[in-house]
This record gives sequence, C-alpha cells and structure tokens, in this order.
Amino acid sequence: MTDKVGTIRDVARMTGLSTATVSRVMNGNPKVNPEMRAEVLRVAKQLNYVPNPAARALSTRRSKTVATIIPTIEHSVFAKFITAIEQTLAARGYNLVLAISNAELTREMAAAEQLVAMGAEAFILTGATHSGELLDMLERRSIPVVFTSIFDGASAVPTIGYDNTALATAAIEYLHGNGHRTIAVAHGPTAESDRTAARCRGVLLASSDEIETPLVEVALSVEGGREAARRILEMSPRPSAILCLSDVLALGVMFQLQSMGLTIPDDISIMGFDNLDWSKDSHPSLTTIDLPATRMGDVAARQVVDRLETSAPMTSTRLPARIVERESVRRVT
Amino acid sequence: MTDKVGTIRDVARMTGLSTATVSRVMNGNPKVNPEMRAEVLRVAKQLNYVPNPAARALSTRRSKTVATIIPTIEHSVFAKFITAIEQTLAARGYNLVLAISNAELTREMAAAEQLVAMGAEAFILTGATHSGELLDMLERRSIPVVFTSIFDGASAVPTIGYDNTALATAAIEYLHGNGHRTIAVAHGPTAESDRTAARCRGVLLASSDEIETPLVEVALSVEGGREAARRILEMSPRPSAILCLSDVLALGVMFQLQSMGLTIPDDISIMGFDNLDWSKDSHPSLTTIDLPATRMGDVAARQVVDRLETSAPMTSTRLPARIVERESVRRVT
DNA sequence: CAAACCCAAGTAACCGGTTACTTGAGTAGT
DNA sequence: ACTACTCAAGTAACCGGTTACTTGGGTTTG
Repeated sequence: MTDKVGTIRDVARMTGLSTATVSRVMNGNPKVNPEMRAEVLRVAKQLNYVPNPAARALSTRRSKTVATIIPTIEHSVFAKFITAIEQTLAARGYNLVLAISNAELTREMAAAEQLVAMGAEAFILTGATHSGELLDMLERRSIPVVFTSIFDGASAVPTIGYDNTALATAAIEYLHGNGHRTIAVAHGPTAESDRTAARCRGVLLASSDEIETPLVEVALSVEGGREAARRILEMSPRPSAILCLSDVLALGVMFQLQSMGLTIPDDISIMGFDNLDWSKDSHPSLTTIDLPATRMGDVAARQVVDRLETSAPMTSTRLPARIVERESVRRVT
Repeated sequence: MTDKVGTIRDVARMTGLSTATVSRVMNGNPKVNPEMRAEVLRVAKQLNYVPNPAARALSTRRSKTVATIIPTIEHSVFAKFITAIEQTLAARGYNLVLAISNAELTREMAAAEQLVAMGAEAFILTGATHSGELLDMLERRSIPVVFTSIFDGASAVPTIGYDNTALATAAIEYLHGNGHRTIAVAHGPTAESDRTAARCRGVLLASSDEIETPLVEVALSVEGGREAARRILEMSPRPSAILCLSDVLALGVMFQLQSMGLTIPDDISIMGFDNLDWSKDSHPSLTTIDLPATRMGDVAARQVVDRLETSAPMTSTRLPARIVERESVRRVT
C-alpha cells in the first residue's frame, strides 16, 4: 500500500499501457478492451490513484464547479435552497462553492472575484440587484448566471423564482377577503433585498381607501419581529391583521403577542411568507405563502448544468407559490 | 475591450515582458520594477486577465479549497457554523466547498470522494463517527482533517468543539438544582448523530435514584418536538421539566404545550440546547446551553489554514459552552 | 490475394501557469 | 581598468492530465 498519490504515468507504467489508455479508462471511454480496463482499474485502486483535478481542469477547461452567493444562510429559506442546489449538483457530478455576502454588494463582488479566480463555471445569485461591475465581469468571461428568488420575464439574465410583488398583493387580498381592512405589514430592510422591496410594492398595489397597509421595517430576525409587533400594537386604529413578509418575522410577532397576553387569531390575525418547516407546527399554525425553495434550487442547478453541458439556453422560470391556509388568520366582519 | 479571456502569454506579449515577470507581478513578488509592475497590471486589466486557477493549482499543487461536510444545514446550529467557516476562509483567500450528507455515512463518503477529486486540500467534518474507508482515504493522501461539534482530547484526529456529555450532565444537574426530580429528555435520533448519543450519555450519567430521566427519541425537527411533548405528557408521574437536546425540539415542545393550554414554566419547565438566535426571543425566553458555533467554525477554519500554510500541527480545542438562564425553567420544591 | 476497412492502443502536443536557473547591464570595490 | 557583486528580467522545464492523430494487426470483400 503506497502512501504517495500516483499519477497517470505511474498507472501507465505499472500496467504497461499508455497514458492515453489509462485516461480512457478513467473517463469511461468505451473503446477499451475490457481486460485492459479491469487491469487499469485494479492498478489505479492499488495505487490509490485519482486523476488530478487541476490537470484535468486545465486540459479540458472544465472545473465542474458552480458558485452560489447568498445573502445569509441563517434562518429563512436559503438553507433549503442551498441544500437543493447541492444535491442536484452532486447528482450531476458538480461541486458547490458557497459564498455568503451578508447582503452587501461589495462583499458579493469580492466573493465573486475569488470564485472566478478559483474556476467557478457558473453563478447562481440571489435577487436581481447586483453591481454592474460584477455582471460585467461575468459577461466578459461569458460565465453563465442566473438570478433566483425572483421572477422577471423581462430580465436579460434568466430568473428562476416567483413573483414577489404579485404574491404580496395576493396576501393582502386574501386578508381583505377575510374582512381585514387595516393590515400592518412587517418587513425586513428593503435596502438589503430587492425581494423585500418587491413585496412591499405588491402590498402598496393592493392598498386603497378600502385597505390600509401601514409598513413597519425592522431587522429580519425573530427579534425584529418582536419589535414590529410592539410598534404595530401602538398604532391607532389598531390593525386587525399583521402580514409578515417573512415567517421569521411572524415567529417574533407571535412571541411578542403571546407575551403581551394576546391570542392569535382571536385578538389579531397573523400571516407569514416563506412557509418554513416549523410554520405548520407553530401554535397556532401559521397561514403563510409557500415558497418553493427546494424546487427553486433544483431548477437553478439543473438549468445551469444543462447550459454548461449542452449550451442549452437558460430560460426564466416562474415557480408556483401559493397561500397555505392554516389557523393564524381569522375571518372578521 | 476584448471578449476572450487572456492568458499569461498574451499579457507577456502585449507588455513585451516574459511570462515569468508577469507571473511575479500577479503574485506580488517584490523583485519587479515598479514601472513594469504597473504596466503589467494595466494590460492585465485591459485584457480582463485572471490567472487560470487550474494551471496555477497544477503548478503549485495548491487548490486553496477547503471541504466541509455537514449533516444538514436546515435549522439548527450548522448555518452559523458554516457562515463562520466561510468568512474565515474567505479572509485567508480560501474557498469553501460544501457538501451535505443527510447524516448518512455512505453519502458522506461519496461526497468526500467527489471533493477529493475536485482538489479539496483539507476536510472539516462533523462529529467523530465516520466510515473507516473515508478516514483511510484522507490518511493515504495525507489530507488534513478535523472533527467538529465534539471535543475529545484522546482522539487521533484533532477535534474542535465542546464536551457534549459533560454539558448534558450539567443541564440535568442544573434542573435538579432547581428542584426537578423527574426530567424528561427529548432528543433526535442517536443513530444519526454521535453528538446526540454523547448528550444522552451525559444525561444517563446524571440520573440516579434521585433523578429520573426518561428519554424520548423523535425526529430532529419542530414537529418532532411536538410529538415528544405529547408523549411526555402521558408519562406518569408527569415530569416537571423537559430537557430538549436541541433548541429546535424545544420550540416544538413549547408550541405543543401552548396548544394544550399549558403554561411554561408554571406548569412545566423547558430547557434547550444550542442557543439559536431566536431562543432569547421566544415566549417565554428559553433557558438553554449556548454553543459557540461561530467560534467553532472560525477556529476550525483557522487551524486548517494554518496547517496548510505552515504545516503547524492541529490541536484539539475545547470550546467553552455555558448555560444561559432565562425564563423557561422555574424552581420547584 | 490484395485492397479497404476496423479498431484497440500509442505518440506527443497542448492546456496555462510557476520557478529554478541563467543572463546581462549596472554599480561598487580595489 | 578589472573583477565581484547585485538584481531585474528571461528561458524553459515542469505540473498531470486529455485527445487529435498515427500505427499496425486482424478482418472483410471483390
């Protein structure tokens, strides 16, 4: 049992074959005599041989690496998304290189440069707001990119996601359909997220003389949700419902209301956005909008890989998202 | 503005210098005339030149890539951990390649093979239970490895984490110190996680004639927590406290108790394990054990990079974790 | 029986950097 | 004036695969 890693020439020497044949075996090229193939594999295993990825990448100009940059991985829906991407890429023989931008464009740019410099063949980005410099760089190197968590049929870069604006509008209309007229909306920082901004736009589109929708911007965390609830309860007239533009905020809102002795949905209705995996298990269970995070990661990864392997054009995809009715919203009159 | 990416020879040709000088400039080698340096950088920028990572890796035998395999990224403490690793690696010029094993040893092995085949220089693994095959492979290729989320001074492979057993014992003792004698313990599948198994061991060590600690194994999810609570409430005598070996379970337990009309901690005390970021914001706020996930990721990444750059030996590190007293546990008599 | 063909296997150029070693101009020392 | 030294810059081998093209034995065909 050797302790050093062998090269293709070692394997060639030991089998008495050429490097070309060894290479063919390692790549599953069918034009090799089965006996030779078996012999090569035997020796390769014995030598603990694995083709050097750098040499292979240099020669083929393929790194089999896809970069994903997300704003954060903590709470929220990104964890599911990343999991799906990783699984799909792995199934296709690709690797995921991950960077986290903290929702800062400059960090995103820096991360992207590093990822390009390490050979990423394609990028999966979050949202549609990115520095022009970044997009230029990818364009110049003709590196495929997709935007996710957002759908925009008119975007030059393919988008894979849902229509944040329309969904937010639908949420308000749903609440309105249940008799709510004053609906407070808790949301994270719009400056950090165009998805949040799009949702706010959707809220505004749905509001009218009939429907008031005071917006409350807080940090995107459970703690932020608590703060939002406190602020909302001081409003007058007091909203009969709170739409949280993220389930994470909804959790904070629920905790805050409970600690103030209020009952959901009797005293006030709550609606979320995301459908995280605990949303069905909260008390009361949370009415929310189910975002297809897993599906989105899967589709994004699949499209990118297809593009890399067959130059198939990537197409924007609108993923279905729907309202999940549960117990946290009640009908008022 | 060219649209093709240039090579080092293009830059050399355009500047009238040799590839060696260009290479020196790109690597910050000080032995270059400042004027030449500036010229090279100018041309490089104009040509949109970035050194080919595969060529560089082939030549230097360094990929600047660290692999991390975690069981899951959803809920729980891994998201923080991964974030810290990514940040620290990025700061040192390294990239993170992530794989998710779903707590399956075979998937972990498969992922590791792919990661080795893509040039990962070091591995950060979770827990101490891994297939011998995997460890052998890394050993043979002399790829550095660390285990995390666990501390074991006697381990041959360096471990960076905390003492799960002792912490669980401490948790039971804390509850006992608050007068609890019958303490139900909700935990995830021990077969999937040696950390969970170690915690269960710690629980058992603390139990005695004085202290009863019935164990309840459920899925590691909020839903699992709800199930655990249901099962625990049927026990007789009914436990006065529930120790959840993960905050995620605690959340489920709290929801279930609330939906049954019980009050925490008046009717029953709850204690968690992890200190996720919402734990301080729940209602009531959760008494739990603060695990240094961020610190752990940082230390792991730092050690691995130091090892790669200076061959410094890696050393097992026990990270401090402590009980955070909040409102979910009450003193009984 | 010779020409045409097939196909497994080999040869060697090439991918794009890095770097040990070499070169040669300029400066210092005697 | 001549040797010794310094140092920026160049030359070219090398990293370890892949693959277009070549080779040559064996089979088919007219």
